Amino acid sequence: MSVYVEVSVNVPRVIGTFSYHLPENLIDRVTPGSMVTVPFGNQRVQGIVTRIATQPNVAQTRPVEELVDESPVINSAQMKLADWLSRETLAPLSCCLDAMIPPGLSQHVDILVRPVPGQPVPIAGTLNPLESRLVKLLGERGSLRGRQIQAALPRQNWKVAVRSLEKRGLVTSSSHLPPPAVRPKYIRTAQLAIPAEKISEYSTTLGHQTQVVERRMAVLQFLAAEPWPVDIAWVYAASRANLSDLQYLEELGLILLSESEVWRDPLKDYEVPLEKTPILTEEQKAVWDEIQNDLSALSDGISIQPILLNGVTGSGKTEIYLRAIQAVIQLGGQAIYLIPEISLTPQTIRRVLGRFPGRVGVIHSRLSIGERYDTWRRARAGLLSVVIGPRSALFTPFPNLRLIVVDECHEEAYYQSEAMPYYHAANSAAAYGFLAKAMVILGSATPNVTQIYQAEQGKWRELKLPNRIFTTSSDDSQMTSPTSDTGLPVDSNRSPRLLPGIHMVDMREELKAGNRSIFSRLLLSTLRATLAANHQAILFLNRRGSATYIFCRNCGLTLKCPNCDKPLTLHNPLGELLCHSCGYTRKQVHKCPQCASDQIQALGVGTERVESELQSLFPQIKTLRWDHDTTRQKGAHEVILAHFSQHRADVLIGTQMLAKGLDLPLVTLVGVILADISINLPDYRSAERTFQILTQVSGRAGRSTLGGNVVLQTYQPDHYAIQAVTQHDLAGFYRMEKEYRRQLRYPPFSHLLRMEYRHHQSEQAELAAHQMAAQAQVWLERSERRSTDLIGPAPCYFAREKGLFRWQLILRGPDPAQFISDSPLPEGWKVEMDPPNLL
DNA sequence: AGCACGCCGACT
DNA sequence: GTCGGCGTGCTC
Repeated sequence: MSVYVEVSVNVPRVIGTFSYHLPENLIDRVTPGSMVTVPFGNQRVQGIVTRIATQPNVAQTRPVEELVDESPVINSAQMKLADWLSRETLAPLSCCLDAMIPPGLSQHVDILVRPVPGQPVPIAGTLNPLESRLVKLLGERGSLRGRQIQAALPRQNWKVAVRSLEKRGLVTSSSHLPPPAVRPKYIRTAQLAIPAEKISEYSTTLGHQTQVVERRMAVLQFLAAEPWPVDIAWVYAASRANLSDLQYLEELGLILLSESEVWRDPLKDYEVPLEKTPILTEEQKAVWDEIQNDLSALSDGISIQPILLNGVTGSGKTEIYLRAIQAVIQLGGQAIYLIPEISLTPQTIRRVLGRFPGRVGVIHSRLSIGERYDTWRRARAGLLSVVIGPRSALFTPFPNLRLIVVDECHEEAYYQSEAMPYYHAANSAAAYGFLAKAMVILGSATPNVTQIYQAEQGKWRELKLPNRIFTTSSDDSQMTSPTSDTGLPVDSNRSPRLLPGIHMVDMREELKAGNRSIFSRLLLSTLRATLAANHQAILFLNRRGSATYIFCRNCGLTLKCPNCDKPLTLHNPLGELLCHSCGYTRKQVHKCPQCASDQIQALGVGTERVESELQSLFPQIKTLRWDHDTTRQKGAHEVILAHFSQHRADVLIGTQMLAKGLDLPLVTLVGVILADISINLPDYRSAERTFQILTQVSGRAGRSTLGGNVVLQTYQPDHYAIQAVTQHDLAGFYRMEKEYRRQLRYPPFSHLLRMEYRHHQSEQAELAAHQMAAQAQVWLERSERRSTDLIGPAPCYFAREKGLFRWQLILRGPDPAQFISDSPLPEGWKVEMDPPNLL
């Protein structure tokens, strides 16, 4: 009797599973989650076994060819998650499974093109230019895979050329499945095979030359001192012997050579002092009690709700996470700790590592595929207890996952918008917790409106930490900082447990008063006082859409990038213009290309402008810029941060990154240069994003006994988001924002299905968008559901990206996915459910 | 993703 | 009459 399996093949756009039968030798080795290779059409492809079946779906089945990994690469909880993701994001199951497999292990089919040797050079003119280039390329480099040809001949229809050349007998092509690009790493080891005291008996029989004998004897002596398998590199170093010496000794039966697997561990060079568990505040204790109750309910098999830990900056959320992790480790479980990639600094890693030494794995974008693969395998084997990493760490294959922490759960970085599946890691974590019977803690000082709504609806449970923890240098185990011991006097006017006071400045009034500077009088005087007290300041610039652009005062022309249509920004005073989207640069212009006026100049505010104005006002101070330009190199974040936290600069000027969880005790002033820039972006979440980023950046001020102030400059002082920030009024903001969403039927009161089309010709993109809109119109009318409406088609706000024109349309309603969920995704379209922005 | 099948326009 | 464009559908 045959055993059948259902296989999800790793081919994008192929949906559904396929039946195969297992050959005799695989029957006991293949289980659900196994990675196999199978024949598919006339190619070999990778696939994941979704289930074992006694009956196939079709009359004729082909055999599974090979088992790629003896252990399943997807466990049963992950299988459920993949299934959920597939339904939720409308992505094929194979894409969702592929997202869970470490890069390098999963492979897609490719074409292999080989030149046929000995063919006469084709007569000139018989080949088209592309075919000639292809023949030349293959002549120079030999056989090539499709991706290599793609790289050499970008944006060319090389597949057609291959086929035509194949017909003429100049090349042959075949389907090719590359083997996994990652493998376990082995080292050779040596071990003494005789009792140590017998070594001397061989002192004369190890060779003819004294030198050789000495060398070989040194090996034996070294191994006698290390009576376990030793990396042969160590043996070489200790004895100056070589491999043939070792092989000779092995032949004599004196030593044992073998291979042993080593883990590539990116954390092995970290030196981490063990951290003690700090004492909880009353508030933390109350939260912790609740979490403990939930954990014990969970152990009793009772399912629990995701926890939304709503705590202001500095309220000690991290300690709660760490305790929860500790608790699940004690129960024999494992935890996933998600953190936005930008916050994944050595300090963060150390803090976790210090509490769970030897049990922590880390994932980040700079790991080699080998390190990632090994971290993944150690997790799968249960050799790790915690994995900390960005959104993809959600897919860590722990055998007994009990906890998922999502730090800064409001962050947009949790949404994957680059590749299918387009998923939100925070929402997915909440669902995964239910599927895997694990606790989920989502923490933030500024949860998203949709997240608070989940709690309000009773689907999530909200726990609050409304107050900051106050720490001094002698009690700083929760808010560690290298410079907290400053000896500076405590500002007795401020209660340190309070959030910083936020002072709003109406910039229109400044203009009326004749102040044309980018700094208000209040910001200047506060800055002066801060610097005089030898404290530090942060100046925050909401970069998005605000950088210095080049504007002609005569005709109104704005210089734009020829590729992306976004305003070019003034990069440095020497006059280079830069597109922040694609990197295009050109020289500064002094004459308007449209009207030839010389009234064309930089307008707006960039970090460089803030820095130079600051320098001219306070020539004696040291400033540091922290933005995309200064942090491009690896490790730049850490360098700048270390520099600033050691007080080697007085003012830090920066953009979005400043809002992340920095802890800089000497900072007593945060200046927001222009608070309202991002409010006016054409997106339904722009007020929310503005509120969040301003709250986060304000939280950087006064994290120590020194207290702190925030000066917030704005042209829209009456806007509810600005008002809420100044009053630390999350609840008030939430009420207003929720009402706005309800009235305009935006999430959480509806779902948005966004469809985007890109094309290098603007007319093509527009046409496709209109055709799709007409199709959508038909769906909507046919459904007789007036509750769903069509928004668009329209060009996206960022209308051009990498030379492609972008158009979109949005279906808004209670279940907009119903219109396309039974049919395959429209080709060439990017389809997203509830993306975090519509720009 | 590849490849077959299939239905319309421009060539021998 | 054939060659070849790419539109639709299938691969266990």
